[in-house]
Amino acid sequence: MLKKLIVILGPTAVGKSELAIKLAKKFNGEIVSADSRQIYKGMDIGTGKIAPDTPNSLTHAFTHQEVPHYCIDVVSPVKIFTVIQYTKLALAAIRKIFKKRKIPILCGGTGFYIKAIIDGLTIPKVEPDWKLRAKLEPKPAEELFNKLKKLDPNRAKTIENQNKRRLVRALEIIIKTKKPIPLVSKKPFPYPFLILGIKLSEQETEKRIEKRVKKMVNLGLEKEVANLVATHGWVPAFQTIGYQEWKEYFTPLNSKHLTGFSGKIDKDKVKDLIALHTRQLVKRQMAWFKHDKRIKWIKKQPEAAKLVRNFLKPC
RNA sequence: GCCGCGGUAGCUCAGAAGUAGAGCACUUCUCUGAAAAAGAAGGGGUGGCCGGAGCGUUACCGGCCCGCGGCA
Repeated sequence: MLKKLIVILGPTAVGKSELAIKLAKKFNGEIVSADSRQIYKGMDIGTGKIAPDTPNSLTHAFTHQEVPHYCIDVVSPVKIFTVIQYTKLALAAIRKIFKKRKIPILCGGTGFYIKAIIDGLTIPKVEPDWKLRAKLEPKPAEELFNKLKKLDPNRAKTIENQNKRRLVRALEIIIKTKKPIPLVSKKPFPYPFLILGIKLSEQETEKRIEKRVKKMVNLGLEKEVANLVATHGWVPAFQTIGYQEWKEYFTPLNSKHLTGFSGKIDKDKVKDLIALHTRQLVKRQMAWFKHDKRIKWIKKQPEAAKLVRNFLKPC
């Protein structure tokens, strides 16, 4: 039995999911999502999530158009989800699909997650220590940077001295292990994989973004956000495009919850912001993918099918 | 028509008599337990137009044009 992995990546709003489903049906595959936002339960409209035929929280999988999907709807938005957790879930799903003698299709736009799977990043096993982070966070970046320079000079060289998020993580590792961060090492995915990237022209992307935003709002994004924030408050997971933009729109009841409309910005402004941020995201995603020479860029689905057929051919 | 306020970067606006800044946008880049996150670097302005005073002005004075508010 041949074990091969198909990867479909590309920026937001280019139609990755559709392609993945088509290929899954055609080549007997199952889909593993690689999307850092669709991980969260309840964040449906704003993340462009597909609708499940039948949810199944036990296996962390659901089916859509009868194709099983994994790594969607796995945690509550109050939780912070990390690459490591993702890697565990995704690899488990891939193993399971192999066992069923099917083809796993890794599909999403989160480059970091995809990289973690196919290049097998070996990330230092130091769990986030939120207490420690809360202690370090308020300090000025200079102080954190100088501290890191003393404790782990090599790591300090690789982090921009204003990037507190990374400085804090680096400090967390050195403080808890007392050892410098090991050099970058990888354990690549052990079976052959084909990476397909979907890329559209700028105008095409622009059109799709506008359509996407309009559709989301029509589907009731405002209500989704209002409900989520009413039950969870403005948790970090809502620092997501499609969600964060509503913060100004609503009047906060207290620091966490909202009650009504602020009148500061209107719905059109919110839509504009979502579209703008989506455009920026697309650029960032493309910047991430750009340098990976293994990606086979395609525009139309037939091209993909052809490439996949070739790839799956036993040699 | 009169009175007032304003016209400075793509947008919103600071500022000072000695040839200009900020935020956002834009371009490029980084990425090893928050990644739709968190950061870095960079480009860009005949300062509404015309004239005058002044060593010199986008900044002062006058006229004109345009926008906003008020009064008739």
